[in-house]
Amino acid sequence: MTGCNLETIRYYENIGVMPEPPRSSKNYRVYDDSHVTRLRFIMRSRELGFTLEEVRDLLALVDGGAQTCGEVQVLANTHLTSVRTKIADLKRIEHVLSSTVAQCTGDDVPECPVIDALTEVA
Amino acid sequence: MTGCNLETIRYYENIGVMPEPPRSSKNYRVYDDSHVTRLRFIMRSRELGFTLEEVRDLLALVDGGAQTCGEVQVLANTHLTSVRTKIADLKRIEHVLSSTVAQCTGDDVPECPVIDALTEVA
DNA sequence: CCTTGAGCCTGTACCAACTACAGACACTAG
DNA sequence: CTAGTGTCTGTAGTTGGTACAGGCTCAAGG
Repeated sequence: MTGCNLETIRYYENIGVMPEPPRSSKNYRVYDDSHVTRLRFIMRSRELGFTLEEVRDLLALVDGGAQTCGEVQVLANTHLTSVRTKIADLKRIEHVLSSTVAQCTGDDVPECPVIDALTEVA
Repeated sequence: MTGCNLETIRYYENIGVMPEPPRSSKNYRVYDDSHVTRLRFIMRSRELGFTLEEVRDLLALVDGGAQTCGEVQVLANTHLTSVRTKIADLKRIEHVLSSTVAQCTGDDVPECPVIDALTEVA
């Protein structure tokens, strides 16, 4: 249906981002469209890297029914900033790693620029 | 000395990437240069995003004293690939987020492109 | 000499965001 | 009727640490 692991949904119920659904006579969870919609919202948020705490904030706004574009924009911009920071961090790492690995001979010798870089006293 | 939290060093000892150092008469840990060197190696590896499991592998090679540039290069390249994958993932996220947020009016209105994107049925 | 504050010691619990069981019941196909 | 799969509950494990609690030790100041 949503491709979401059932145990993950249960987890979302536990932490309160998904409501507890009604149960069948045999105690099985019975979901309706509103659950599916909400779960998709959470999944899409997670795909975009929002933490569950941020998702909780977004949902609180939407649940209130009185969210404003301005409020949502603030949350999204905060998240966007953290994403950009992560990209910058990873790019630095990528640069160091790739330029170091490029100096490797790849041979059967103990001398290795990668080890040197990691051992570096500086 | 290394700027590393003492509790982190203890954690490294527990998981076996740092050796248990000798103790003083009062049971205090006594570190020497070899510990400092090893800790710096771990810290630099972590800064470059290697997991502790990967650090363990690197250290196993170095500890054997018989590491070859080729072996190290394989580990480094594997890690480099995962770094590049993460960058690509985050760039996609950054693109979606920034182009969506750019459509926000930021006003006191409930309509919001970010919410629309998260609710999207497609 | 005594106190006070800091440092270290051990062990355990906590964080995110799930995943992976164990043990019990339910349901479906052959 | 039985085998295999699904769900149910609750708990423990994952990664890379951080944050105590409760106890010792040590150095400085009065």
